[in-house]
Amino acid sequence: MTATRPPTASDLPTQYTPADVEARLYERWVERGYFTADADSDKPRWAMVIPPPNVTGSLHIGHALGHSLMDALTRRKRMQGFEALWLPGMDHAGISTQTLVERHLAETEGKSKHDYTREEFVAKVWEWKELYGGKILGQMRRLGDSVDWSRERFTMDEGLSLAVRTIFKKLYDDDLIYRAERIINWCPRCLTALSDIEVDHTDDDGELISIRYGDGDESVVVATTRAETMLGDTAVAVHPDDERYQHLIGKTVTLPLTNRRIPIVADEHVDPRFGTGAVKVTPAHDPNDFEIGRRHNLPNVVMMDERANITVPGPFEGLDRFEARRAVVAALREEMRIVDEKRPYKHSVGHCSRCDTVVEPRLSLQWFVRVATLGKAAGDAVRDGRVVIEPASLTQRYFDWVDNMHDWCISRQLWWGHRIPVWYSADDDMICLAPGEEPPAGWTQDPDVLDTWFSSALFPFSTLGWPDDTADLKRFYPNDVLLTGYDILFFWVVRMMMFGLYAMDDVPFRTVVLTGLIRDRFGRKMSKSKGNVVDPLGWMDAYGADAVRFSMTRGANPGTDVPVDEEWVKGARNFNNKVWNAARFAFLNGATVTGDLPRDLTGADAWIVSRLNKVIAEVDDLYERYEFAKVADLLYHFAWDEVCDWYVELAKISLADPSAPSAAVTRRVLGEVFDVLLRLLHPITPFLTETLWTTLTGGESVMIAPWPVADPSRADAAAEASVAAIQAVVTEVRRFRSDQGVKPSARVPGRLAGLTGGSAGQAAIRWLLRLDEPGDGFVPTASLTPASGVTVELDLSEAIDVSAERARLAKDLAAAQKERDANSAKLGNEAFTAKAPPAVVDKHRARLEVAEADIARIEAALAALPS
RNA sequence: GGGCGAUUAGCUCAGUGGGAGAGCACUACCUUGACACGGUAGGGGUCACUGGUUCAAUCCCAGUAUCGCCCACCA
Repeated sequence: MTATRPPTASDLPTQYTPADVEARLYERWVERGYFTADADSDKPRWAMVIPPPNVTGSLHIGHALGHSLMDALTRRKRMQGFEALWLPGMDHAGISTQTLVERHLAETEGKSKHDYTREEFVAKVWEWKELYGGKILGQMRRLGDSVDWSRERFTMDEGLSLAVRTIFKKLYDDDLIYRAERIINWCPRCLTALSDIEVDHTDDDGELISIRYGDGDESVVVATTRAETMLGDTAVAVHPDDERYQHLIGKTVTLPLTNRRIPIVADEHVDPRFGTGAVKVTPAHDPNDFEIGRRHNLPNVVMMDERANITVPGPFEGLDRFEARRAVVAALREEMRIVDEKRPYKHSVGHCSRCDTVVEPRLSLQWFVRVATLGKAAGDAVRDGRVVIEPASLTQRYFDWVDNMHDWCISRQLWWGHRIPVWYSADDDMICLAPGEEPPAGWTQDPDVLDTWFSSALFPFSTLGWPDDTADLKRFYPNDVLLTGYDILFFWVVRMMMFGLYAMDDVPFRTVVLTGLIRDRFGRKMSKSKGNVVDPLGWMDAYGADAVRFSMTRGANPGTDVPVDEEWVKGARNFNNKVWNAARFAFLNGATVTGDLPRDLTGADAWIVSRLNKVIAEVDDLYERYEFAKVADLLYHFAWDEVCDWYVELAKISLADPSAPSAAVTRRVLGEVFDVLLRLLHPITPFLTETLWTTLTGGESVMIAPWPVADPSRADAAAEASVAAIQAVVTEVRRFRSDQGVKPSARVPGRLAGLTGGSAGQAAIRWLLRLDEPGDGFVPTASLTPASGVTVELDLSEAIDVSAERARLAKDLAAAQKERDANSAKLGNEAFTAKAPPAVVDKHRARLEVAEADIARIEAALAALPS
């Protein structure tokens, strides 16, 4: 930035062009260190971490929502005098990054990962990450995120990797991590295990095939949606009390298509009312069957490989699971074993949340986190109020989940990620090593890596230096707020709670603010297949970052989904431009921020200052409740409806003679209004407000200006009433002019009578209505009573449209009569006057009086109309 | 199967035990001295349905219908 010079009118064209200022302002903020939190300052601290975006990701509309809100919180806290830290970072995103790089290598080099050693491949991913990763960081700068770049972290960097290994070792030593053979969700395309929440269930069309096992009296019919798994059956189960099958329990039947005989076992799990009451048991490929198998010591027959191709020797060997399903059914049909076929048969099918492939339950040796005690602690922290979830309506969902968690499968059969710090001997002895410890010679490390969410679960403290006891950790842990979409409550928030409480013995954050998900303008989910996905970067290009931020904020009601549409961004752009031009007006008219704001304000000046201080208080209240949409809406209407539509117009009167003392007061009030308004808006629209505020005040930056504090002593009920009276008269006469087709610009001679509020009020009304003083030839052709006791006579120099005016007055009269009747009926009801609170009764009395006065006024006006 | 939430103007959504609101869209007029990304005025809703509580219900309660979301090992 070059030396400052006095700004001139040419600095403020009539349209705000975001592209001219955004990048420059952002770099200036960074250079001046405004975003950097000082761990040693005396200020109270406030801290929050970013939900780390995928290193390969780019900014989508969901980020735009979350980041807009997080930045608003951070900027406000900073202005309030907190040492505010918003810590940025990125996630290595195991599966998705590895998949991306594999595809990239296939396209550019025609190679698969198996053409490389593991070390070579991981090096390729790092290379790729350095070259193409982190695109989103630049996009965050465009949005204006005031994150502390000096503290940026990556889940695979040295420090965070150390944290991962440290906590793994600690959990392992505490017997909270274990290795076991369990049924897990397997993705045959990603070729890795998945945790339960990485599986999405949908009701798909399938088939339900009923198959007869055994023959004659000693036969039993079972039903299945996955017929091919019968090749892995090791039993049939029936309920122990089921009378139909008593004679079979303990016996064996021949498994069709094989020569195996399998037992019929009795197990409580079987529901005798479902289907035939007999269940085929495939312990190696179904979680329930696995449990049945354990209870009855059944063998596990694995009948598929990792790609879900059949491994059982025979005619089906090598077929994939879906081909095998058809082939098995055909073969069974051939042997007359099919009793029934229901097709289509809707049933719940699990899909890989990453690639949508149907997951295969599969017996597999994996690592797990034992969650019982960790989940209990995570639930208790919310139950006893140490952590508050906003909106509260989502806490029940949190409890339902943490109180019923299954152990978390954390091992992934990938190469990109934190390698499990466990080594095995040739005899399969196992040792978990702390960071820095060397494995015994000849031992080999577990090939698997950890679930991506394992490392992001540490984010609130690993990013601050844990396991070292750093100054940052002492200063900024626990965080104050964690803001994210409710869709990752279980993936991330719960796990941060578990690990934060476990590693730090304290909650990771005090408040969890959950936002809704982005929807399109019809409230539909966004998806590529629907073609309704929007690009926030394109919107930023077209309308500016502030417009995107404002429209996100304005839609963000707590916990509810946020519909977005380009039209609404355009509306936010229009609002920004409105603020721009209003501030431009203030600037061009010499608004000033120096010197004390006078205490003895009158008229419009007193009114707007009164309103301004109420708005400050309301904005604060709404921020404390994370009511982002209402903050935006309140500022929108205050700025537009009150400041622009009325105060600016009224200010023109006193500014008409710049040398008058009242003009000096108004210039000071204008300066005050825009100084405060721009500071209030800054957390939402930082670029616009920075440009205007520095121009208007000559200050260094609105970012470091103090957050406004409401001054209740500025409340002025009389001034508010007086302006309301002016508004009522002006609106009513404008209505008449509009109905009569009098052009807004036309000056009309008029005579006013019955007004209170002194000459200033009269002058305001004359100015706003463009009424000239009545001259010598004044002939009133229209007489209005816009308020009780107030008359406005106009000389339109021609006859008015009487029928139009009569129709109009008739309509107003009907409304007033309806109001009178409703209130008089109410007041005539003794039950009402006896039981309703006196204040309510008084209110209705007052309304009745107003209605009666209106009726009299309108009837008089009707009578006065020429016939 | 369990749980939660929603139903208010054409669309998207706020809202409250005592006068139905916003944005956009719509109509008319207006190149008015900050702004046409604007101004002024205006039209539009039996607040899903049925009962109940209450002096008073869009708001509280019960039921019905429709929609949405989350969870769940329905073979």
